[in-house]
Amino acid sequence: MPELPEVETIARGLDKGVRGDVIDSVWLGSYPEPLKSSAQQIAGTLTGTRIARVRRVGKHLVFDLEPKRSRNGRGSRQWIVHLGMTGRMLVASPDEELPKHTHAVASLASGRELRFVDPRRFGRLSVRAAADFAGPGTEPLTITAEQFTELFRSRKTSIKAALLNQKLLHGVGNIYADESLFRAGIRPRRAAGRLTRAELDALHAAIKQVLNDAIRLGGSSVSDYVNAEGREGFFQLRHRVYMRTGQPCLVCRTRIKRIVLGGRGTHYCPKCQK
DNA sequence: AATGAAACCTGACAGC
DNA sequence: TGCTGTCAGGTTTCAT
Repeated sequence: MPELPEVETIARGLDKGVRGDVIDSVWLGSYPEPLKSSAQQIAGTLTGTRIARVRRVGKHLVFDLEPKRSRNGRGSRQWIVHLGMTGRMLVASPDEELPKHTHAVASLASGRELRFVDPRRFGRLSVRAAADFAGPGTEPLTITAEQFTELFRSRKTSIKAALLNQKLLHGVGNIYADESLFRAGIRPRRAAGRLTRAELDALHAAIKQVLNDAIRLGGSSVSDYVNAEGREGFFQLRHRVYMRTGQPCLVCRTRIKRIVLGGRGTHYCPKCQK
């Protein structure tokens, strides 16, 4: 479900809501599918630790955990969460009904709960020892125009597929790839390596602008994204092409087209995007 | 090495 | 009402 702006919004909400809180106990659902580390590893690492900070790296939530005093001189640990397509990480009161497809619950010393809910089970949880989680690629919000250009040099694949490749940029998904390409005036099918420097500069700027605008509006709620407090975002109201197939382009009135690229539904304006 | 298709899951919705 | 088919914010794996 969530791309960079949604994960950023969730991370900010979680940081505000649970920073400094202590995880008293952890419950994990009976099936191991949504876990990347073993249930034992996760429960063992989380139980009794204080949450120092929650932040976003790419599309991952990173919980920085304070070292446990009982453990002899081991460094800090991290809890890494990927929400997949439909994952939610919610701060809730134990009185609230446990939603269907809840796979993990961390009970906090403050009396609240951290709940991981994920109907499609594409989400992944893991714990790790080091405090240097970097994610697979480069952050789109801080990359320079030069670095950005370098990423796509001599790539034969489409620019759309390249934007979705997390080993290059991490954090851009299907919505923001389509929206950025529209704003930059570039057709999704264009070969990444054949874009001009001017086009790449425009795309670089468009991505930053779209992501920042989306963060400001709390992300895009297309079907079921909500933030850590369970509230929807508003950027879906600003979508210009994504899921607007057949509707008039907001700039030129041409009908928005939908194709499949890299296995993903791809939306663009045939007139505005060259 | 890199590209694309299929697989992994459940749910919502359209059409019959 | 209920069946079938399609689609969905993502990533990994497997075949070319």
